Amino acid sequence: MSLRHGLLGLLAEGPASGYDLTRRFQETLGPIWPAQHPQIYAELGRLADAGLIEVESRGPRGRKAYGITGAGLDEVRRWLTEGEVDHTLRIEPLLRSVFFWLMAPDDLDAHLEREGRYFAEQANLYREHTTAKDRGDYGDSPQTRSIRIAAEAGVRLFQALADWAEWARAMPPVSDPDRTS
Amino acid sequence: MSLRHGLLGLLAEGPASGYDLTRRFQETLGPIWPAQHPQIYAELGRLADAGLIEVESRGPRGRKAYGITGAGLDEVRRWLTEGEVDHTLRIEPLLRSVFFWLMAPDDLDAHLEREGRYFAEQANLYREHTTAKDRGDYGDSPQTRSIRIAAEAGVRLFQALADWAEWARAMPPVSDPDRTS
DNA sequence: TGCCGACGTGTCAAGGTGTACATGTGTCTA
DNA sequence: TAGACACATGTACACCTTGACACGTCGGCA
Repeated sequence: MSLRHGLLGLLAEGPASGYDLTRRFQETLGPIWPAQHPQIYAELGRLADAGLIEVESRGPRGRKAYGITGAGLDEVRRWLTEGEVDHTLRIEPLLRSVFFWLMAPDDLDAHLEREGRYFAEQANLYREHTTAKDRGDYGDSPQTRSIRIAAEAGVRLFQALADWAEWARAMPPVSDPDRTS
Repeated sequence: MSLRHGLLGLLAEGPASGYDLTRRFQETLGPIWPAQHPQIYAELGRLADAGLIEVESRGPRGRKAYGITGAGLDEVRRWLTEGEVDHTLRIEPLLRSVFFWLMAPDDLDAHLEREGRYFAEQANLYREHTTAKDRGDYGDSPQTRSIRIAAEAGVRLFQALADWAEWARAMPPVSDPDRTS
């Protein structure tokens, strides 16, 4: 389960509330690992029970601040270096591609055009991140390099998908008897 | 839920048993969408209740042959053309990259080296598929083009990840005070 | 003051997913 | 013919994920 370690990783940057974590999880990790707040609150409870995090204070609006413990830090680090990596590429558009042969040629072309455009947009979005000053949030913090690397992955993967969609559109039917229409 | 449509898509190629579907799901769809047999048998039951597939016969070893119905075919096609695409890139290695800053430089380098090698291997594996005669299974069937397109995605994505890992290894620490050691 | 709306935390039910276990069938071979 | 083994289907349970609902807090404004 990656949610547990994702939360620990975010908390390694500093204390945060469940609400903060939900927003940050959705903003920065959302495109990679979706998580809604019920799941996050539940997991925070379990992490606290396990002693990996602790409630540091109860702020202004009933707001709880969670902080990572020494054991928690050890656990993220252990996961990062020793934890087995799940190499599954869970990408729905890829799953669909296996069944493209079921689509009418025109529908498929329209689909690939739409998808290609979306992927290209996303690639550009992450490209901006890599050149941006909006890294100013972190300045020269240790995270800067990680963020740069993660953004680079976004650029490369989305660009690869955009190119793929274009390539697929251009690829001629292997042997299509309907060509004569 | 993609499992439902994945099964319908596979059954659109022709009748198959739960066992067949499990093997085919794991072999061809496994790297994209993992599914174990209990999940598949359960889903087949639900699909049959919904009238999207039907039990065609009971063969040699208690073997059931499921076949797709007209309604089932309609449903896959509807999903492919109208169904909303989930663009989440659920890729664990990417999630990890956000937390690379928590790793010791040497551990990170070793990790990226290992990952890069794995990704490159996978890319080559799919590359073989794209040039291969082992498409002989399908010959000139309508699926040939889909399979080619899906394999191409495998090549491009894994190559992008391999390049990314190499790039990340080469990327210098942004500003690392420990450099003087 | 009274109400609205954003902030913030939580529960619950339903459904998806994964692991372990249980059962039966046919083939091959010692 | 007994046992081992691959084939084939299924159940049970735990856990993850999602969507809907509920409730308390604070600030602003009519």
